[in-house]
Amino acid sequence: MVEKTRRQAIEDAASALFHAHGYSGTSVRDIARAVDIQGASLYAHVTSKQDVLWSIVERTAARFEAAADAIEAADPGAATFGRGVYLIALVRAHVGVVTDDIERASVFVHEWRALEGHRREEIARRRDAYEDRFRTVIADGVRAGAFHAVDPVATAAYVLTALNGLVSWYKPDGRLSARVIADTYADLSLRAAQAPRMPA
Amino acid sequence: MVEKTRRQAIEDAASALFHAHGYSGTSVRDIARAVDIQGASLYAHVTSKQDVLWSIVERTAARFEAAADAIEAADPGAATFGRGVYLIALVRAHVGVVTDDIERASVFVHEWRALEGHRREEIARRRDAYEDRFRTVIADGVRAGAFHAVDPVATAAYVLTALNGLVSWYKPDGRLSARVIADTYADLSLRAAQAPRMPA
DNA sequence: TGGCCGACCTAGCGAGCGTTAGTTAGGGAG
DNA sequence: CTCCCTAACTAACGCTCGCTAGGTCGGCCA
Repeated sequence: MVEKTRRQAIEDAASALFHAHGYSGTSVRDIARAVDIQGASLYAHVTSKQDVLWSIVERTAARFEAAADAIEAADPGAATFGRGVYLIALVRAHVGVVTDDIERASVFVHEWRALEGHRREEIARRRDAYEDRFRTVIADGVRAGAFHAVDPVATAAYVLTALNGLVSWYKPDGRLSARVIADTYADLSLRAAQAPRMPA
Repeated sequence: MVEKTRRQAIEDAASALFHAHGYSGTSVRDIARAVDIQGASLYAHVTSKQDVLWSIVERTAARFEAAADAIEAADPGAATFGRGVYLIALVRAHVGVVTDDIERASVFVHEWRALEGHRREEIARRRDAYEDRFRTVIADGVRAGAFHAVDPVATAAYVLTALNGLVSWYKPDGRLSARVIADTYADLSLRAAQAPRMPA
């Protein structure tokens, strides 16, 4: 299956363009040019520009959710047992999804606001639920004494925005591999949350 | 001086709109409507839409730079002496500029890419120089043994993107005050960078 | 009092926007 | 061979874009 459907090629091109210029900075003719057809011909494959954005954002949201779900599936005890382990797994999962396809991840992170109506609300809700996984593991860790007693909401926001910040600097062929970044980011996130081993 | 020049009102309105909808998602007529004049009348106060963006971005860049400069000015020893202290000061300065005017900070963080030509290049250069302050203090701390020996470039990116992430969730009248956030973020950043006091 | 000037207006330019309509070329199935 | 489907095309619609031109009006200064 080296074949790629036209629809897939269009979403690939749109992801790259939305990543580079934003949703409203990209015209349907720009997307069409990237796949070498006329602007109007796009509509044989796609029902609207909004629809292309929705496809990209929704599928990427699902990938983030699936990656996080897989952690609990792999080790049902981790969520309630070792908070450090669970937080590390969440961070690695998130970094993995981002580095696996930055363009789509970038569109998910920055362009979901361009969605209209109930679709925007749905993504807002799902983003909040996803962020809540971070808030919960941190709050649990604080309660158990494993994590430093800072505000779990602020801590989760700090960590998650740091991870999302990857979309603005990660380059697949850069000096730092996805693997190294995952290691480093997991380390930094855990250290930020963790209680000191010895009181100062 | 309760008076506000029309030009200032226009930049305020543009900042709010660029923050909410992005540069290319905002029309000059949108900006004009926000200050209750006709779209064309804007051009009595402004030479172009690009120019408004430039004013906002440039002035905000200068505020970030000035806040960081003020640290060294206040305590010339800090930069080379206590790395932890200096990193904390950098973080607090950055958070202060962001919380002081999120709308402009948000435009600076996200919309500078919409600048064209040499202005875009200038901001790219100045952003890199600013980020280098973080890289340097972290690298110095690692060399001195005060900080954990993770990659200083990745660590600086992690911390700085976390701080910039504030623009996507901070609300001036929210539960967490600017003061509390500055405390928390300084704490998290230092902890992320610092060497453990006792080997595990 | 007269002239100027800044702030605003209406009108409109040329370009580009997202999208629709109608058409055509080519290939597979009956 | 014919029929029809798919994937393109060209043309164009109505609208908005950033921006310019030219005019009106009121307040300040000589």
